[in-house]
Amino acid sequence: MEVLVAGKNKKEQHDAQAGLGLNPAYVGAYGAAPPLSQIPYPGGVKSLVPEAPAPPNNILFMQNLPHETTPLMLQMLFHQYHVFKEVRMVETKPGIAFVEYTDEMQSTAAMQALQGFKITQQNPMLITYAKN
DNA sequence: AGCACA
Repeated sequence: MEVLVAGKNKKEQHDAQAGLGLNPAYVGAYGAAPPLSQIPYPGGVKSLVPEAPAPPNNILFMQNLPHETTPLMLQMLFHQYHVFKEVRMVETKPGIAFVEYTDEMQSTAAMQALQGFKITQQNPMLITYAKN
């Protein structure tokens, strides 16, 4: 019985070492092994694209606004690029607001036009698509 | 950082 158990354990240990043994290719190439967390595992089965925080939408979500920003200011700002349907501010969370356009083509154009616009020197506004 | 209206 001891023999069988010992043999099995030994086999598993050997397999584990063989798996780690694939990495020395990195060591040879870079001179140091990168953390395992940074190595994309072979196959790359996960198809997650990091560049796509929110799906394109006709509604824009803006943050990093100065707390003194009024809907009228946003209205005038965005109106010069496209006619929008509505602007809404979130009072419970100061510094964020929504601007709703008629379609996502216009919202995209306005977003890029006003991306990083400084309402004040300290507050370049950050615009993304709204979640919903 | 934080996502509200209808």
